[in-house]
Amino acid sequence: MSLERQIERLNPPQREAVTAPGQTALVLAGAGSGKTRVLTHRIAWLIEVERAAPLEILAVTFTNKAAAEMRERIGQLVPLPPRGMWVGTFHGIAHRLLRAHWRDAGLSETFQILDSDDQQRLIKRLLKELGDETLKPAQVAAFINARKDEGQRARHVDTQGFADRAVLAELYRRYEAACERGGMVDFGELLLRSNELWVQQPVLRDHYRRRFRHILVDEFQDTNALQYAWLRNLAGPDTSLFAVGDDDQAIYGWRGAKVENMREFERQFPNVKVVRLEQNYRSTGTILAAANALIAHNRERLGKNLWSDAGSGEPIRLYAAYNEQDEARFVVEQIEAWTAAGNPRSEAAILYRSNAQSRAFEEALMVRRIKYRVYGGQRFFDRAEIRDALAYLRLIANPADDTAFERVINQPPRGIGDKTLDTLRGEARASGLPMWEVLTRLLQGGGLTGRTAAALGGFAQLIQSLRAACQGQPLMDQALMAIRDSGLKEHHAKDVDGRGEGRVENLDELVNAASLFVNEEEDLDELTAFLSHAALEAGDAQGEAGADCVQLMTLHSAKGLEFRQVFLVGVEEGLFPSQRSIDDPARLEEERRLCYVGLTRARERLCVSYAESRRIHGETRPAMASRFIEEIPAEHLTEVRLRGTVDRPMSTRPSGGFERGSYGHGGSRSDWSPGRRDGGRADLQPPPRRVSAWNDPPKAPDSDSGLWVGQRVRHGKFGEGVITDLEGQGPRTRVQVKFAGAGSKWLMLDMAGLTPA
DNA sequence: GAATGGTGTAGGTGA
DNA sequence: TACACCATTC
Repeated sequence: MSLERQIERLNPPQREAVTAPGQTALVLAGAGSGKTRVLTHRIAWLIEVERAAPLEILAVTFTNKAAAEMRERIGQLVPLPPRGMWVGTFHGIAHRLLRAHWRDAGLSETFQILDSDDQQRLIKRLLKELGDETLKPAQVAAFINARKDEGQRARHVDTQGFADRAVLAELYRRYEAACERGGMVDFGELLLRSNELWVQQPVLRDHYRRRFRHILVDEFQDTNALQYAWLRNLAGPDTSLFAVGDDDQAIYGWRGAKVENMREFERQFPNVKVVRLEQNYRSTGTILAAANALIAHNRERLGKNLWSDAGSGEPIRLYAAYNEQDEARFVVEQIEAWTAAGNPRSEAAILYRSNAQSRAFEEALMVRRIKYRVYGGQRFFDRAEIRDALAYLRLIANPADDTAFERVINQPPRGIGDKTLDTLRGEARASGLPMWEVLTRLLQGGGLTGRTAAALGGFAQLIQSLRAACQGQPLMDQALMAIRDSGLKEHHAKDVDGRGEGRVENLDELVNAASLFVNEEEDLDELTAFLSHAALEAGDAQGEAGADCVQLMTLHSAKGLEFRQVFLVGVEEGLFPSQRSIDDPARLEEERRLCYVGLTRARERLCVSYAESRRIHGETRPAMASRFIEEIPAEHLTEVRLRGTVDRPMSTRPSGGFERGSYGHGGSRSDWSPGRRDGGRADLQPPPRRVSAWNDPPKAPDSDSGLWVGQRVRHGKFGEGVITDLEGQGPRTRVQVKFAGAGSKWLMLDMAGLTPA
């Protein structure tokens, strides 16, 4: 279809935004109002109608996922792949700039990206050096990151009047120095440094100003002060800036995002064209009405009201659960009914406030053998063994990388302990040299005693020969050699804690990922490009085949997604809104926006639930329905009672609160819980996403043993568990059992003496 | 120097 | 509950 026809199919405000002439536009795009559609059509329109060259266009998003989706959808709109266009995340684009202009930015050519884990390790070392015992690395990291998000360096930190600020500022200074010395750049630094590039190198800035005549920004409400400054510096008087966002969906204030940027934008750029997209194409009228009513309780809004010409649909169901197990049981029963009616599992989503809540649902789904997928949590490149392997590669690429050096010098254990390391650190600090350099000098100087000298010599030898062997080799071979020669693989293959097997598989998967890696940055050597890729895209790659799974995720990660049926669970005071937000009006409003995001994810069916008693950190506590439930008009809600009781519209309830009956509940089962999500092995296939151990179709009961997958069993030594796999026949039958406290084990059925629990 | 047991603590998330 | 961290023992 021609672009003209495509544009005709847009609604009037969408069309107005897409074809807006002039310099700047701000699109207030409500949930489900076709935000990405507008962005991608705008780009196509710039290319085809305004005759913009693709290389004049820069489109910025926050997540890799959003960037990938945008690329894909642009590809569907324009006939030729738009070469030279920059579409990426703020960090990805800043990284690209710094690689291209490393010298101007004052970096070394081989600089490496320091992720948050590396960052905390480094800070921990600095705290030790400083002898501080009160601050936690995470606190310090948060401080440093917050300063960088505001565009401040250590020398800018105002220490007046704050006693602990002086310490924090000193740590920031030392942190800066350590990063400088090791050629390391953290996430905030990518942006900060590229912004300084604009300020300090006007010639360079003007070059990019001339080049990027069109800048488009997605999720503008989530920009922080630094990102906003970066944009303002890059946008010259002739740049057209097209920002899309929704202040009602601003949920990252705690991370430095400033919704105010949306209001500022109107003031700071002259003649901003403001377009409101208020027609919702996603949800039923009832769901929208509920969401509108909820968000109307916020005072700080630009103002916008979603409407839809779809029918009102069914009422929102409200379930008051006895406890979190009952809540999970209820949700899983609803999902069973949903799938039994022929609907796909993947169109049902369970959304919660915090990751810990996934557990009860995972257990209930596992028992009923329903396939599910948990988003979030640890990703591929975040796993310890993967990070170890990458650290070897980093050390090969950049000998000055002290963070990598510290990570692998004794991993796998090779007899180099804290004392030896302290010596190396001390020397490094005194001389200002990287630890690798200190090590080689120390070895040459011969001032080391027997055992330590041997261990250190062995390590130095290993890195040197790896560096030589990797020279000019394909990436896959480099990864292979690093994993093999370092002894990492062998180390994990010993499998001391039952999780070694999975780690070896992960390492193999890393080799696989290396073999599949395509280096798209032509000016970058393959290894550096791969390491940057690993840091910037922690493994949530696109392309996962997508088995039909129930979707479990936090409300934060649900932003931008939609599902036909949504379960918004754990809607309780103290949990949602979270305890730590209740006393602060601004934070409470952010929680409410998060709830708004949750409600507006649902297309057809929405179910809200809370528990009257919940176990948190091993302690059972009473709970109350969230104020957010009361803020949804009663006429949109129907309270669902337990099986055998009659559903009653909420409008007939006595005004005021909700009835809190202690109606019986499905007998609360034993307190058994399976190991956390990492226990299984079926979740390790492709790096991108983790899939539960239940992705295989459930196996039929084993006729010989009378045991089946999913059965709860008891073992004399390991306690209670659930069978996750069966293999073999008769006396040779082996069963895999996931124990509550002992991880997952394969057992010979004959020997194990399992009894049904 | 490495392995093991006891204690304290706990948000959401992206790059 | 579950994990990280520290202290203790081998």
